[in-house]
Amino acid sequence: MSSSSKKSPRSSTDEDNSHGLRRGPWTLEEDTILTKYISCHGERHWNLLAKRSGLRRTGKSCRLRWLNYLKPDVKRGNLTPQEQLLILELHSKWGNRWSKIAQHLPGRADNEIKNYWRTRVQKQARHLKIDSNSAAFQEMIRCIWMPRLLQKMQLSSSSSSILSQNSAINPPPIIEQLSSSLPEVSLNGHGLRCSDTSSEQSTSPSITSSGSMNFPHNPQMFSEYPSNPFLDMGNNDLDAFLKGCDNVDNCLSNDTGNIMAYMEPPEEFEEPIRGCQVDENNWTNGINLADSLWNMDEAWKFRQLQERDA
DNA sequence: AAAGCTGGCAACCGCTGGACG
DNA sequence: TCGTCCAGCGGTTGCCAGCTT
Repeated sequence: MSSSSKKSPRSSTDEDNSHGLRRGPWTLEEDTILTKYISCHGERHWNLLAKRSGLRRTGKSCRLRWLNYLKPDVKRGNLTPQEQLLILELHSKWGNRWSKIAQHLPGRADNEIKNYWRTRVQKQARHLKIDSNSAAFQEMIRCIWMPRLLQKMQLSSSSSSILSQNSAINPPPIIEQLSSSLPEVSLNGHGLRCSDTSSEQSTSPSITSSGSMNFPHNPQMFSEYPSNPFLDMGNNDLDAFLKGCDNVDNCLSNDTGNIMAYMEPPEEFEEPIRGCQVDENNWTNGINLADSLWNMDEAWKFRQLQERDA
């Protein structure tokens, strides 16, 4: 494995002359040396490793390169919806404890998770002009982003089931537990609903006969969250909220980069799930898939309601 | 086609806490 | 108890590819 094909994050001279240490991107040769050394001696005593291996790197640098890139079980590529959901949930519990969060995502390095949070999640917060650590943003994640990820998981699982009877995706237990803990979300003639009613006793998401998706709520897991603004809303408010929120294809960015509006508001909301059943290519429609899971129009409206209620 | 801008992410930096003499 | 060393963690940097103007 060679060093990153696009990186040269530090000064391209790569040489710390005062100590003869190299910096910057790793070369294929260095990677090979490090990998061989660790396969013989194990991954510990990083400073010793750095000296004895002949690598002109610090022990820290060796450790980081191994853990984030060279280790055999390191996963590359985009985070799956399941992984994103897990990150959102665990971050809401533990905050920026990246290594702790990473322990629950096998093959993912803390650095990768941290980068995901900073580049994807915090970006949305910036667009909304809201503090990513605020309770309001946490609630938006819980009521919009997480249900949407679950939707995506559900849809991809069901479509897989259709495509291949033997390949239905079964989410890991922790995801099933998480899905059962999210607020009930239903998509129907009134748009998206996110409520804390806990009458549903089933433990996994379901699609109702009317096409709504329900994510049964486990009040214990989210007891630390503030009350949901939807609880006290009338139907008219709900009507105004998130019309067509499930149709992420129609999002448009405005001049400031915010995704502001729908090109063509869905003409009918009675079959909202249908709007989600676009194929993978069409779903993205030029918008990063991960980002499209966060519909900025929804978020803006959600934000407005939060501010109104405040 | 070129310049400018932005996002993604690998790698570095500084700090903290545990182990050990 | 104190000092030193080291591993690990979270924050930050800065390059590059791709996108926009």
